Amino acid sequence: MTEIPVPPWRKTRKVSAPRTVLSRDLIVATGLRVVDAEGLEALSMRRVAQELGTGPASLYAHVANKDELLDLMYDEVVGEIHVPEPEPERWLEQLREMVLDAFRVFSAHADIARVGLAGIPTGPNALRVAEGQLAVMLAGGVPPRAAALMIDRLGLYVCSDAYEGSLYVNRQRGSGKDLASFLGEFFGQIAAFYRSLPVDRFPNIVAQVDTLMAANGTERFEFGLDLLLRGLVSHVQDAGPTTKG
Amino acid sequence: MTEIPVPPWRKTRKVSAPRTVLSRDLIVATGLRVVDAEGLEALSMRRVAQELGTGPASLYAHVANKDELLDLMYDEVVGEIHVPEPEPERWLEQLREMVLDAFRVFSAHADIARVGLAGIPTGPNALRVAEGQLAVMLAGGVPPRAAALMIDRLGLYVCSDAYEGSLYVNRQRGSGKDLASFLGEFFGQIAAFYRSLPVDRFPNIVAQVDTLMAANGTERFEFGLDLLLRGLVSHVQDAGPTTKG
DNA sequence: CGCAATAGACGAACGATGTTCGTAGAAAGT
DNA sequence: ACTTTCTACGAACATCGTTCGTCTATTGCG
Repeated sequence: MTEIPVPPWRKTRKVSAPRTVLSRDLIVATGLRVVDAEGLEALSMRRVAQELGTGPASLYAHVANKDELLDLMYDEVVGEIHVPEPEPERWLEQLREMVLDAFRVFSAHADIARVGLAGIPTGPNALRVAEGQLAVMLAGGVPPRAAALMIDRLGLYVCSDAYEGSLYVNRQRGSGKDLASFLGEFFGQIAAFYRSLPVDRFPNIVAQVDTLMAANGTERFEFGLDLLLRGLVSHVQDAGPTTKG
Repeated sequence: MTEIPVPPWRKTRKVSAPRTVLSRDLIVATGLRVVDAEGLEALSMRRVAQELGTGPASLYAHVANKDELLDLMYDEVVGEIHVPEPEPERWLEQLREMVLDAFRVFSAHADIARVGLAGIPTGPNALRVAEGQLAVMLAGGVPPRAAALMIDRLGLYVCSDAYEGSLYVNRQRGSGKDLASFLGEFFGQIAAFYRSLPVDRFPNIVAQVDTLMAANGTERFEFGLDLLLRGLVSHVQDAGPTTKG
């Protein structure tokens, strides 16, 4: 049987471009690159596929859907959070350092924190962080029930504040200004709005405008964190004083 | 000039149905009805329009875009939060009651709380609540800076927890089960997952599974709220003891 | 080495979304 | 009575997540 030659108009699909080698990790890394550069709103399956030089359907061989991709990206980011070896006498400082590190990591990766708000953490890195926080608190003598609840509250606090902070970054993006001057202008408008309110109905807001607008993002975060930690310390004291001065 | 009769196939658009009377308030109320019944994901401009018996374009005469509609809906819900007259000697209880009432209101209205996470509150009702909280705290002797920061933190806390809680309601919706048995089954699966983790890497999580899963939504919220309030009280004491015992 | 089975890549398409445009008709001002 | 302004609305556009069917490159097997 003589071989039938391929008709010239029926070429092989693409002879020059070699098959792209996709993988879960590559897709996750590409998604993170897009989010870091352009924010969560810019992340679409099509955008990731385009970044990899392919179509959106190709991604579904490695990732079930967009939500799974987001979960994977989230856990990848959580992997950057540092978890220390427990030192019982430094438990409060250690806990504070972990939370601040988590806040730093989330703030660095735009608005990935929103994903953490949307589900119970079951990824390997999320478990690692939870285990670390639990270990530090239990070693420090925090009652188990308080420690368990605290993990939950701290995670919620970090994610929600990081998410709120990312919203300002999103507004600044594409406004042409740098973050500092954008925030200055933005909060200036808010302050002017508050000042323009009717004094009879909102006397305290108008009187406290400068106080309300004084603190920046980090100060606000640390204020709330210290409230939570002071409260936690009082739980430790309730459970029975330790040998510490 | 004799009047040209209208050809029978070219009828007036709709002779029977009188012009629908749309309004901002009606659109907002309809949107809230949809969100309360089916969740935030079900809310689309088309869905609201359909509910009103018209097309999506009609809404844009009264509402700039979907975000503005969501803001209006959010402030409408915030309007249900009760704001008391300040009684200085009861300031802490009053603040606690306001926050719990806000949590109750947000929990009753599915996941509208997510909107509150996404922006600085400038609606009239949000201002009313903020003014009320500020008044109660300042009357109670809370230092202005702490009071100003506290408003911010409390709002973030209430919205983020209510939002997290709404996620469970969303998963339950359409699962056919009632909320109690759905949550029982869901958390049972999570607990089983935690229990199945390798003990050498996650000793504390495995050991504390029952503790981690013990508290329900309200207990978790009140635990975190009490942490924040205890911390705030310590700020009042720092600023100088008042005449209270 | 040659052939069949399988897994991955991909074009095209579906339904749904937010939003805009142009038009038609009612209401209001003069 | 005429003109102007406002609003309701059908149609359309671009974009989204996802699925289907197909085609190809690789791998396992004899």
